[in-house]
Amino acid sequence: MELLLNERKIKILEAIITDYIATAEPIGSRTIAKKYNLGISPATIRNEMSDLEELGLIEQPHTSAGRVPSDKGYRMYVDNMMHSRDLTDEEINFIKNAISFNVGQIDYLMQQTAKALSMLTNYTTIVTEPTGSSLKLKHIQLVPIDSKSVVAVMITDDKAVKNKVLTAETVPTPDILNALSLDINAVVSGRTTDEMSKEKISSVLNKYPLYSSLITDVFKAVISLLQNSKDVHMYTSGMRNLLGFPEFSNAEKAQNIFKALEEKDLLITLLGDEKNVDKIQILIGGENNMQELKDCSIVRANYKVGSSSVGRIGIIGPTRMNYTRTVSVLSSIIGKMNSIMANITDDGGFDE
Amino acid sequence: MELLLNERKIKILEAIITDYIATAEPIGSRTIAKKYNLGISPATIRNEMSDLEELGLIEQPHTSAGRVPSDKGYRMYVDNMMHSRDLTDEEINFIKNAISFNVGQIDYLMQQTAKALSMLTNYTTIVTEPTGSSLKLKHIQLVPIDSKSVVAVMITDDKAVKNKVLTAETVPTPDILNALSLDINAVVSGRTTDEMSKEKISSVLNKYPLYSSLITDVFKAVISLLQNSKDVHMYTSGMRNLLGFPEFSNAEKAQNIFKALEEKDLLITLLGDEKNVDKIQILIGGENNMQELKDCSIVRANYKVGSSSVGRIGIIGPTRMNYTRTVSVLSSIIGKMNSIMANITDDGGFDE
DNA sequence: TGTTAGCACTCAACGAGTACGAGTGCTAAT
DNA sequence: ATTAGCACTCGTACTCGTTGAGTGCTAACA
Repeated sequence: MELLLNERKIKILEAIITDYIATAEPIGSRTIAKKYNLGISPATIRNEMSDLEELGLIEQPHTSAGRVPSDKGYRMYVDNMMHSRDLTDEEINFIKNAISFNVGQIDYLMQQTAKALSMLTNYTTIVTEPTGSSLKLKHIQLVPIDSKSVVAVMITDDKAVKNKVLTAETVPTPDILNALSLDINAVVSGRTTDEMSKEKISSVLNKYPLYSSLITDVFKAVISLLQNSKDVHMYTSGMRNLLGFPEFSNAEKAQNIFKALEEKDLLITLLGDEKNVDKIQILIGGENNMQELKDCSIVRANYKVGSSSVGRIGIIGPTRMNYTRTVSVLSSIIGKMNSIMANITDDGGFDE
Repeated sequence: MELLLNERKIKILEAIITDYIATAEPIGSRTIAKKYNLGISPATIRNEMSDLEELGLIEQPHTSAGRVPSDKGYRMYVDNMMHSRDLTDEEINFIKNAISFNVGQIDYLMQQTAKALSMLTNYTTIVTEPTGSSLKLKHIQLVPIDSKSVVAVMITDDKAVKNKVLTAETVPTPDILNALSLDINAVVSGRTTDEMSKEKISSVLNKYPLYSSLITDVFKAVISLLQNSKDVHMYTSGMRNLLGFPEFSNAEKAQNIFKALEEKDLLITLLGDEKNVDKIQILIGGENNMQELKDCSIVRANYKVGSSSVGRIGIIGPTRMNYTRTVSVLSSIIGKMNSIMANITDDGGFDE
């Protein structure tokens, strides 16, 4: 693809994209000649622009308007022309302060990450908890609530703490509940769902015939926690930022986007499910196949927890988003998260 | 106040408010005469409207436009002229289906309540967890996470389950942790913070001199959970609905409101702190003293949990909101919640 | 005395007409 | 190959008259 573009075309395309990202206004040949001194006249630029348009890299909203980058143009820019930029010390400190304290509370950490990202980029951000079929349970404890219900407190090996309230016809006494917790722990802790032995599960069920329905529910809760990415928690921040962009200032358009962003399933799809942790992915405009979000781009990446489970981070902005900066910020924050998560899982603790 | 208005003025004011709620357009004397057959001519209506304007109950956006209700006008309407309306069976069923299942998970219940309310009213809704200084702890259990941290699982007497991760220099063994949990339970469970004896707290601390810092943290967590309404969880829904109203279709205005609604402290203030459970309160326009929300009204109420702790529900819409319907829906949902909550706390369970 | 018809007046909204200017593509000169 | 020049396009902004919904006032009426 790049072979088709000579040095000059590249410079012109870059100028158009840079300018459009900054101003959201179509840009014409004269303006390019004035603002970016490429040493050529508007007429020459016009000829080149005509070629760029033929290649589908830029578009004209209407005759006698300037040119605007197309999705394909952004794609070219992102793939071949974007140069990364380091964050300032100030920004790095901002990130550190925002997400480095109180990391014991993993939900809080994620909320803070989402917030920091949206503040730094001025776009909308989504952060999900880690999931993955190789996620392991570290510890489970049943705690009585009342005569009809108990809560299963589950701690995964990335040290997220989860509750699931279970109802039972009769709830075991606290002592039995403790013993039961220990027996269940012996079966599930330190294992992925695949590694949990069916026989051991049955033997626990047989040991407590009175409470088999409760115990079944407990195992179900464990499996659903470890496997079911549908009810993964998500933390979003900075929705309102989108309202600040002229492309979404039309209330109806904005409403449609907001509606889409309220649908959890859609967001999960949007964040993707590739396990390749290290790469930042960019979806430009229509590349996400959601009609409502066709004027949005998504910059997304995974962060790593433990050996293999991953959480996802996504940044949603207008197609005309500042990719360079967004990628820099995201990559910096991913680095920070990975190191925090590595520290969290370092410690052996009490698992059997 | 009502004495100042004769029957006819009341009818006219009512017509203006009803119409404006429906159309968001200023309404003139001719239109009133045509649409609401009050048996009088536009000229007469004009005279009456002139009086209503003098009383500050309606306003003219500009000469030669129709009239629009003022905040004072809405206040008059809400206080004296609103007649309640029963929900349809369909709506009642909708509420029942939305919030009656899976009530074991109290956070889910609240999320569903917020969602149901925003769907029924088409406004933005906020629901907070119950708080109150007389909230009691039902049960607490410490669960090990790793060699440096434990999680305190706390169950309040409204059966909300809360986690707080605590770090410690050395974490007790599981056995000691269990014993410790029992001792702490003996001090805190079934009591408000005021009722917890300082001597008993000290005696627990003395019994486990090795873990005094951890235990201190546990008590701190308990007190903060029961008392600190600042970090109460809130569930909002239907933010985007506001974008549908012409008064907020201006993106900048909408952004300001969204910004305000992202501030938790402000929302807490907005929901108020009166303990009077039974009454639905209405704040019209500028009556909430927040500049950003001067074009919004808030309909709010408390729901009751157990004997005295309360949660709050608020509905935020344009000043031109449908008060009648909003009040009906809210009062119906409050009724439903109160009965659910009453059932939840009915059961004695395992507290000591 | 309260009600209403009539009338002059106001003013936002709308549409037609016009000027402007940013932008284009094409052609011919360099 | 580059560029100056030029005719052309078309959205934007502006003016200006028209329209119509609305008002307040006055005088007539029941």
